Amino acid sequence: MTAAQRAAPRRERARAATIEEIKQTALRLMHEQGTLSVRFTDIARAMDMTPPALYRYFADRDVLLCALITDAYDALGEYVAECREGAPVADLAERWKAVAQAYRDWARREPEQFMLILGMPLPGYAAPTDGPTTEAAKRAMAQLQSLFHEANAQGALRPPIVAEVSAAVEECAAMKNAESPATVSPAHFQAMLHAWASLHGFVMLEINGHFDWIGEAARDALFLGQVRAIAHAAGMPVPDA
Amino acid sequence: MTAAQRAAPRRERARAATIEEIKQTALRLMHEQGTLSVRFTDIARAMDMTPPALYRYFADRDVLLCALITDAYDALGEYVAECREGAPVADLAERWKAVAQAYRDWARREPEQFMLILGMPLPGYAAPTDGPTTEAAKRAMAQLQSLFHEANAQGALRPPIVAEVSAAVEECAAMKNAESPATVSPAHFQAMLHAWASLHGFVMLEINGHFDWIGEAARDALFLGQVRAIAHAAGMPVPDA
DNA sequence: TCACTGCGTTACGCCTCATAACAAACACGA
DNA sequence: TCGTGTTTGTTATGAGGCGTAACGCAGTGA
Repeated sequence: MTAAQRAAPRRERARAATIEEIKQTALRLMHEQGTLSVRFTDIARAMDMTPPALYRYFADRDVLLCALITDAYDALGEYVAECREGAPVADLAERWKAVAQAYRDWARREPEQFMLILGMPLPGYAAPTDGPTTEAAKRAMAQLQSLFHEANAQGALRPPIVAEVSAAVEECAAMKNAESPATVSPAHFQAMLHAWASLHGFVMLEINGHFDWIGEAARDALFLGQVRAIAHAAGMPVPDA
Repeated sequence: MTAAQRAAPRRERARAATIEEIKQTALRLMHEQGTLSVRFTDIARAMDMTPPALYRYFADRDVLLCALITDAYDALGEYVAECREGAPVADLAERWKAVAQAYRDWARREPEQFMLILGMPLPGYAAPTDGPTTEAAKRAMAQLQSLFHEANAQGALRPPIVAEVSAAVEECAAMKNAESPATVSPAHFQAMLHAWASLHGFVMLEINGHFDWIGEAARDALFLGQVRAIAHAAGMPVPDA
């Protein structure tokens, strides 16, 4: 054991704090500039440092982005889970609504982070097998999956509107069920993916400005309608209008 | 009238050809590199030219991107319209399926162009009022809207699953109906937006790699299921499984 | 033949990413 | 208290992209 290794405690804390400050600054700049391409130079300037200093903490920009992605999907997952728990266990319609609204609200509050994890994959990225990118998908889905599992356990799950399931999807559902305790029927697995896609599409269109012509109030109403339509189609209890 | 103005014909054709070649090269490079950030230098190299030469045709990279965006939404709109016309007028279920599949297929074939128009807005862009970005939304929607209009004219339109329409959405629908000959009821206007969002979400998740774990065959089946579920929810005739 | 216009080139300045070499601050043991 | 090695920050430097400026060259029409 070297002296350095034993020396650690204070320095490690300082280092962790700096790393955190860098990430926060990067997020702030992304937010302010409304873009995902943050300049190392700008981050350094904002922190009263020189650009090369940042390389002590992140090997290059991609590593920093990777860290931001990891953080972002954790944050999204946590927020959605938190909001889901905020609604009573018995009221599944409310739980679904809470999940959907959490997804939307988080995306609207942190559009850059949302795009970071669910937008276009970065050029040199996504190399690590089962990297954070696919993890993001899994976590987002896990939230939904447990919702369907709960509903089924409570006997509140109707069959989805589209009940036919192809062999390929069935196989896929089996694979997915094998790696999670919250098992669901193939038909509801399919419905779950439909639900996620529909929810995601609304949020994507909205945060990317394609619903800007719709006006705030109408958009909110439209979203609630979408949430209800999804619940209908998926066989979940439908939230009130 | 100057000499140059009269001289035009041949030179103008050459110029147009070069502009076209630049755009095609840019698209090809984007496609090859899987990214939206094309380097002027690379385009020039691929065309056996020097970078500054491109500035004779595009003031800067943003102008080029702007042109690409305009082209892309035209291409998407045309392809979707073409596929819609490919299905018989009477068979509205097939028409809807054709539109949805065209949207998906085009996005899969040209993911970069798709992200260009429907992905994250570019930093310095979207300035021109009613610029191509919002135009893209309008055109995509126009395709759907005429579909609903046709269905209604044929008496094949059921009420959507979610029939309640807020005053705000109703107002929005009225506004939209005023600027298009293909009028639809407020409830179906709402359903149409839900349909678009759902379709869009699936496509976005897919082309951004979040469905990579699903396997080709299952993804196709899943998509068909989604298309059917959307038709169900929107009150449109439902395609066969 | 001769101006004129448009196109493409080279030369340049500025900025960013990233590395290298160096200096200061620090922790710890003797 | 001092010396050693580590960590962290700096300045200096190189590679490469964007965009401008100034120049050469070809085609056009009088």
